[in-house]
Amino acid sequence: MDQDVAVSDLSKDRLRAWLRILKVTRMIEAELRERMRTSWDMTLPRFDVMAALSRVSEGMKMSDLSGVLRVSNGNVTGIVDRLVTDGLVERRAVEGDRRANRVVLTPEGRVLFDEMAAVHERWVDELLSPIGAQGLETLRTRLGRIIDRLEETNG
Amino acid sequence: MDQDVAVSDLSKDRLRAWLRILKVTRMIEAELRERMRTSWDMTLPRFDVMAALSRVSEGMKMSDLSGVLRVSNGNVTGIVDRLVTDGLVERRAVEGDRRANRVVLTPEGRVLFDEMAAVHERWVDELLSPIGAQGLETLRTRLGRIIDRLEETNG
DNA sequence: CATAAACATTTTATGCTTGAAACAAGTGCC
DNA sequence: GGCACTTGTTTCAAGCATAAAATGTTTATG
Repeated sequence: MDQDVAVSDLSKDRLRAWLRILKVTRMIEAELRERMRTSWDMTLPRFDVMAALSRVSEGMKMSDLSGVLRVSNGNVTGIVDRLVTDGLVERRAVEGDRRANRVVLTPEGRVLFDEMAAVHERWVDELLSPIGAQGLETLRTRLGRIIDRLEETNG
Repeated sequence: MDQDVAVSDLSKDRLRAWLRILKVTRMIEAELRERMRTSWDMTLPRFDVMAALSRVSEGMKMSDLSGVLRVSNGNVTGIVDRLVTDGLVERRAVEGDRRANRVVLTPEGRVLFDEMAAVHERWVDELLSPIGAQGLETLRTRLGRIIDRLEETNG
């Protein structure tokens, strides 16, 4: 009976922990979205795409982008379309495969991204400032274990 | 100079921690959304509204809902509209204030929610199972500090 | 009382997101 | 070489999300 109660409590604790993770994520995302919007008329999804592209000079295929960002293919199409309209990104043909294209940052996109990324890092530093070096370490390993489990289960 | 490097590293560590929080949240949400969809043709936003309503038998005003769930007023309007269409929720007049309505679970909504909530709790327990009692505790306090900070800053 | 301010909600425009279907182009294999 | 299969991307319909404006209603205040 003690055993049952303990198990049940743990399950409730996990639910509470999940709700808290969700709350933190939503609050920080809301704050970052608002700052991005007022500072550069930028959205988080567009910033995320630019961040992914910024790490590879040769650019990425649409399918790579949706894989890295974990969003659907069709979603990436729309976001990239808008970035192209704004001149921050361009689609280049892939030699030898007429289905695919490589998406790359334009020079303007690179300049804007570098500026945004620096400020974005300071914002995150500020918003997570209640957590020190030790807290970050334990957070990282705990969350890492959940991610590992999810990735091995789902692929 | 040592000082500068240390500060800079901490900032990068916070950024990495934030990206990891984001990744965990997205992965778990994707998993829960998929299971909700296939099991009951239910969405997470609708489930969230029902969960909020389930905690108060007298129901909640639309503005209370958007406050608790931290989403915009207009958003709640649409979600509640769909729940009403499905017969899971209903709008009732508030005596003495013709502006407001109280949104309440219907009996059907209550039955369905109780069923979903029990399974949902087991799913979360499973998905967070890599974290034990002690991990939950430290996670709770660390994230709690961030939330407190954000709430005192923004209101 | 009139009327300005605050409140509760909906509407509108725009963008993000998904899942499924469509389409086109490459790959393997008999 | 033809035919199934896989891969890369887009399109579509539906729903979620925001910010801002609009609509009604209540409250405060001079």
